[in-house]
Amino acid sequence: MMKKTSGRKKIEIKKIEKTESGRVTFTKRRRGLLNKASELCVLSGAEIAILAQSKGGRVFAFGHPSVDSVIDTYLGNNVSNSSAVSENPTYMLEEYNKEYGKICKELEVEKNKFKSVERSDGWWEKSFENLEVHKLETFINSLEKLKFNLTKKADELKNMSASSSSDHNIDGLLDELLSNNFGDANEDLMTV
Amino acid sequence: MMKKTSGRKKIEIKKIEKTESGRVTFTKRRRGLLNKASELCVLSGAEIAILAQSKGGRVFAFGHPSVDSVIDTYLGNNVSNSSAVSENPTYMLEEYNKEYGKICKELEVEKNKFKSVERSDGWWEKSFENLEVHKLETFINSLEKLKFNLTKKADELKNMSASSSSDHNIDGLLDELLSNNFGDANEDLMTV
DNA sequence: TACGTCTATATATAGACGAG
DNA sequence: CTCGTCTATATATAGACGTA
Repeated sequence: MMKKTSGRKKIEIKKIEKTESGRVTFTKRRRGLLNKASELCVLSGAEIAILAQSKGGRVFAFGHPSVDSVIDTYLGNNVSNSSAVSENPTYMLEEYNKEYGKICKELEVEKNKFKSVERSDGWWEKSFENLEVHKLETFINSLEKLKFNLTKKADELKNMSASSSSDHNIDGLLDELLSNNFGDANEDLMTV
Repeated sequence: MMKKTSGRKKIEIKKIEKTESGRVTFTKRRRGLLNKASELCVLSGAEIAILAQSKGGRVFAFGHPSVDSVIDTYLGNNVSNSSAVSENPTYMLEEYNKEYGKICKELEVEKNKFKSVERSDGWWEKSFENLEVHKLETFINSLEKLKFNLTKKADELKNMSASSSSDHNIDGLLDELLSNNFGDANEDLMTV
C-alpha cells in the first residue's frame, strides 16, 4: 500500500535557514515546550517559568505560579525597584501578583480541578497563539463580566457570614466563573 | 516471546502522590524540557529562558543567550548587563548545554542535602477555610485595576496598530495576564 | 500567505532493575 | 536510598496538504 506521507523526518539540531519552515517549527515546538512545562508543573508541583522570544520579536511566557514570582525567586529579590518601572505593564502585573499572591494561590488550587480537562486541549495555549488586536476587546469584556460576577458572589458570601460552609460557595463560584465567562472568552479568542 | 518490560505506561497529568516516582519523573522530565528548549533555541534562533524550582528548593535554569538577558528583555530593562553575553554565538550552545548539564548535576547533588518537606493531608482544603470574603474583595479590586490597565494598553496598541507587529505586544501582555491570574495552577501538591 | 490537519516516524519516558 | 540503564510504548512532530 502506498504510504500517504513519508512521515516524520529526522532533522539535525541546527539553525533552520528556510524562513517559513523555521517559523512553523518554532510554533510547533514552542507549543510542545509549553505543554511539557505545564505537565511538569502539575506532575511535580515545581515552580517553572519560561520566557521565549522569537526572532520576530514575539514574546511568549509561561509561569507557574506566575512568571514574575519565579523570576523574583531566581533573582533573589523580594521586591523590584518600583519607581523606575512603575508604568511598565509587566511591572504592573508583578505588583499585582505580589499584592494578591496569596489569594491567587488559593484560587489556583481550585482552578486546578479544571486544569486537567482544559489542559488536554491546550486551550490556554491556543488562545495565546490566535490573539489579535480586535479580539482583545472581547477578552476585556469577559474580564468585566468576570469582575461583575465575582462582586455579586462576594456580596452573597458576605451576607452569609464566614462559616466554613462557604467552601462550597467558592467552589460553585469558580465553577460558574470559569464556565460562564472564561469559556466564552476563550471560545471567541480561539476561533479555530 | 516474553516481553522484558511492560514498556512505557500512560499516565494522567496530575500530581504524583508517590514521593519517589515523583522525584524521578521530575528529574527525567526536567532533562527533557531543557533539552527541548535547547533544540528550539538552535532551530529557531529564539531567545529562551527557563527557570525551575522543585519543591525541595533545587533551582535549575536554562538560558540562551543567557538567563539574565532574556529576563531583562522580558522585564523591559534592556539596558542592563546583557552585554557580557550578548555575543554568545549559537554554535556554542551545545557545548554550553553539556557544561550546563554537569553543573546542574553537581548543583543537584549539593542541594540534595536538603530533604523534602512533609505535607499534611488535605492542606489545600484548609486553604479554603482561610479564603475569606474580604480577600475576595481585594481580589476583585485588583481585577478591576487590571482590567483598566489592560483596556488602556489595548487602546494604545490599537492606535499604533496597522502593523501586525503590535500583535506581539498583546500576545506578551496576555501571556502575562493569563500566566499570572488564570494560568496553570497547582501548588506544592507533590511532596506527599 | 498562514495555519490547522493528517500520517508515519523520531523521540521522550514509565516502570523495572542493577550498581554504588 | 539515589541514580543510570533498559525496553516497550506513549507522545511529539516533520512534511505534505486542505482551507480560509
